[in-house]
Amino acid sequence: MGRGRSEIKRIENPTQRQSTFYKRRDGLFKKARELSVLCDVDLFLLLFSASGKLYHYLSPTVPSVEELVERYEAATHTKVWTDIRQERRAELENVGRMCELLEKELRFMMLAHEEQYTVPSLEVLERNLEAAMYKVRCEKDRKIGGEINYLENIIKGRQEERYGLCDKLAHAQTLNDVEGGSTSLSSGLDLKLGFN
Amino acid sequence: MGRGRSEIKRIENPTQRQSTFYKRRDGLFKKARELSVLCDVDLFLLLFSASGKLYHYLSPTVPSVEELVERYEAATHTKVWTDIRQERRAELENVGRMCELLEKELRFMMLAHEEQYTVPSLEVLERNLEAAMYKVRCEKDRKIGGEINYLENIIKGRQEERYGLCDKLAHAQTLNDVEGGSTSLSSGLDLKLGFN
DNA sequence: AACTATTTATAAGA
DNA sequence: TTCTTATAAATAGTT
Repeated sequence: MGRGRSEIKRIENPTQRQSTFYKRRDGLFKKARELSVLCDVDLFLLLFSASGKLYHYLSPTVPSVEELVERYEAATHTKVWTDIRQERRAELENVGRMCELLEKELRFMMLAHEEQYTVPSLEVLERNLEAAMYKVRCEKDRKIGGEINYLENIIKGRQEERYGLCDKLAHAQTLNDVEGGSTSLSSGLDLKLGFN
Repeated sequence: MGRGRSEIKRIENPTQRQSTFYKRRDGLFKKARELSVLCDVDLFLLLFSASGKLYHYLSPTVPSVEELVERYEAATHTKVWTDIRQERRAELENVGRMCELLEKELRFMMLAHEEQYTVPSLEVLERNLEAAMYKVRCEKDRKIGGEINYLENIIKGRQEERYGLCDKLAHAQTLNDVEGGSTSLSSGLDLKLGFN
């Protein structure tokens, strides 16, 4: 619409881009609102301008963003998140159950065998406890490992994004006849996560 | 647009509503795509038709819905995804609590029966178990308290760095001026996470 | 799904 | 930013 243009590619002129952003942003939100009202649609529109400013719209029929995003989760990558979560919960329950068993065993030994406690039985107990400890530690490490992997993935994503932006910047500066020298962007992201 | 009508209210005729839905849905997604390309915008459009069918769009510059929703969370201080990190922390605390319970039980038992067993063997047992507990607790605390916070801070840093780069890029493209040594991009990001 | 008559959105200019 | 206006796009009603 408007006079001329029809090609959809990044607008290079920042002033023009900003102006277009205002107009089209308003247009988009208006359309979103209209669609949700006219056709009984639940929608969530989330938008960050290039400068990082947030704009969003949630159709009035939806009580919360959470609820809609949950539906999105359910409709898309449920199987990743939910299952992992459930799996973890199950494992944790196992550990808990084991702890309880041990505790019971301890009580039993104390009450029933008070008089004839022998060193060998204590050794059995010790082994049991060590096994429990080992399991607990494994579980813990696994979870911490998962947590750290999760964060590492986010970092990796950011890293790539950052390289992309650096390239863009370098390109823009090169075109402007600037030779900035090799900015040492190669920050080595080496995580040495030793667990012991 | 179109012949007549301009009032925005729910279309009661189902056939007409469905037809309008198709057309406007396509229009909305087109607009969203165009805006994200033209103006360098990160956006996520999530839509459920009245019949529950999902339609969504994520601008190509965004690596994942999660990342964008995280930014939304940060900007609005609302929680959309269940916070996996907190969930995990809580779980770990549970495990820790169980360990402590066991430890107490052991201590009690040992004190109660101290005289009936050879002191050396009990001492060995106690030392072993305590050492294990100590290790578990230290490791847990250090990892949860230290490393995860550290990684989270790095992520935050990346985010800010990214915005900085966006600004620089915009600036470089706006003013075709030559700026000499803006080599401040080489933020030394060395993560040395040694756990020993 | 297609086809237009119209209404809307918006690019360019002020 | 904000407004105006010429024009491109979207789409309501229809086939």
